[in-house]
Amino acid sequence: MALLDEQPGGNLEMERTAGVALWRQIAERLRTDIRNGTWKEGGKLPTEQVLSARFGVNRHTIRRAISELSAQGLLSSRQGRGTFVENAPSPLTYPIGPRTRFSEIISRQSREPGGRLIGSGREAAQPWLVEKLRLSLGQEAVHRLEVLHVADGIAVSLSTNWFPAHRFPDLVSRYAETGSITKALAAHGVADYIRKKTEISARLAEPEESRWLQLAEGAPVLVTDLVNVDEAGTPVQVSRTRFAADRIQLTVEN
Amino acid sequence: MALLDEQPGGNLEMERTAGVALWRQIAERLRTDIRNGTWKEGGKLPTEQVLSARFGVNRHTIRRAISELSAQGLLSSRQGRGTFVENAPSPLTYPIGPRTRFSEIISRQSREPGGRLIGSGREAAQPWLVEKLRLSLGQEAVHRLEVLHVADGIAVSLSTNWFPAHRFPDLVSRYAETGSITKALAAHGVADYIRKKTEISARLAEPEESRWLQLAEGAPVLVTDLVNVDEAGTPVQVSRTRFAADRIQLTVEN
DNA sequence: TCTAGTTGTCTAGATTAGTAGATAAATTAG
DNA sequence: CTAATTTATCTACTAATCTAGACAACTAGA
Repeated sequence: MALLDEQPGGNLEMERTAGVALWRQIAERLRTDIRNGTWKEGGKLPTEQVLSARFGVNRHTIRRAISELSAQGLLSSRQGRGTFVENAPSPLTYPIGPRTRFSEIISRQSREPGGRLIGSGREAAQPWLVEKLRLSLGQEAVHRLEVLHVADGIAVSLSTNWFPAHRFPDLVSRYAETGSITKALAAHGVADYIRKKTEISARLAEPEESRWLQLAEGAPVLVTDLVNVDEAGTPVQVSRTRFAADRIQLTVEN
Repeated sequence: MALLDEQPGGNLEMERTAGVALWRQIAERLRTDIRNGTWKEGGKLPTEQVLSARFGVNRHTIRRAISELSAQGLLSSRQGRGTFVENAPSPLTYPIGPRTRFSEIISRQSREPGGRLIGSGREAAQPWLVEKLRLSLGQEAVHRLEVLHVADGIAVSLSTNWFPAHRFPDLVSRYAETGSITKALAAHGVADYIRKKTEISARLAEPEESRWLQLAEGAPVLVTDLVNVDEAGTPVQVSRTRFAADRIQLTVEN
């Protein structure tokens, strides 16, 4: 058996009774094929009959997968002609480096960046947060800031940010005024900060994340956990960001 | 509405008719909770009744999710007592840097690394590969090497590697002899190489990937695309690696 | 214009997923 | 020992998913 057969004539077996509907498995597969440029923009997909034979499923199942991607604007079908790749928007690339700033990155790719404060609060830090922010005893209060990032009006990521409350007492209102974490930190005397460490993982989107990011349930998200430190090396911010995996790609330059 | 409510008493809404079965959504949710240490190792999960109320589903649906995780050894239930977190193996961390070498990374974490050649071939490079490997006209042939990486006997990643065939004519046999890409390249005169750029994305595992990595269908994979270059800066290898997202975490140090 | 090929729509039935409720079996606390 | 709690099984039913087949509507090319 050929491994990972990508030939047009290859037969693909689907997993059944695995808790993921066949039409969704096929939709996700077609989505990555489109992103990888298997069919060029404006190009024609194989016919429903051919696809159903290739995936070993009924034609209706293929149609449901196609309808899912059509609803998302990636495909469009026309009776008698075929199904075509609509406008595959080039995926955003998000470089991970010491000076990663969302708005700069998006602007550099000729997109219009935006951030929306969707939640905030003051809370007691969980043990893992105490450790990461190096909070001392009696100063375990943190501000939490939930921000939705958009590029050209499309949601790309949802981030939860924590800051030591004793050092940044007015952080939430400063962010609300300026719309920028960098500026909110500057207002508290942090002239500059750098990203120290980033942990990257992936999992399925939770329902609330799906809602904000306008993802299909069961779609994967890329999760980054990072710590920002000031010039003295003291942690000023811990951030957990969930990216819509089908709309963004992280890059690391060495 | 509270965003991303993580309180034990919080009500969680599940998405229905989204192509992902409720029991799988719940299983994935519990899996990440376990990994995040929501219940400590050996600790007791809430009862099935409580969980079914919290997720808003029938108790049988919860049982199916638990049975899935039990089958994977993460949970174990005992009649009359409850359901307990079994042995949550600490996720491997995989640092991404200029000198990333699989076996070194695994060894440093006190695990036994291994690689298995599961497929190879000589083929014509796709356009994107021609560009990445900077192949010149008439030299578009590449060797493809499929390797399964394991740590302590557990599959962690599946990588597809491409090499310019004209420069590394015996690469496949050299790899088969030595079991090391580094050594196979050295045999062709490449004393050292560094990782130039890494692209990171995530998607659902395809059936064949699920088989090799022993993942549940619909489980997410982390995908890294990288280019290795020799000391002169010439690309010597392009590699696409799929990591089991529930077993590994990538890290970037700045 | 005619025909082959393609997508759109409909009906019917089989399989899987989820709900609802009852009862058994094991464990723990008192 | 007894009662309350918790997981294990079972039956019955509803909803979602997948299959099978037929035919209509539209397109492109001979």
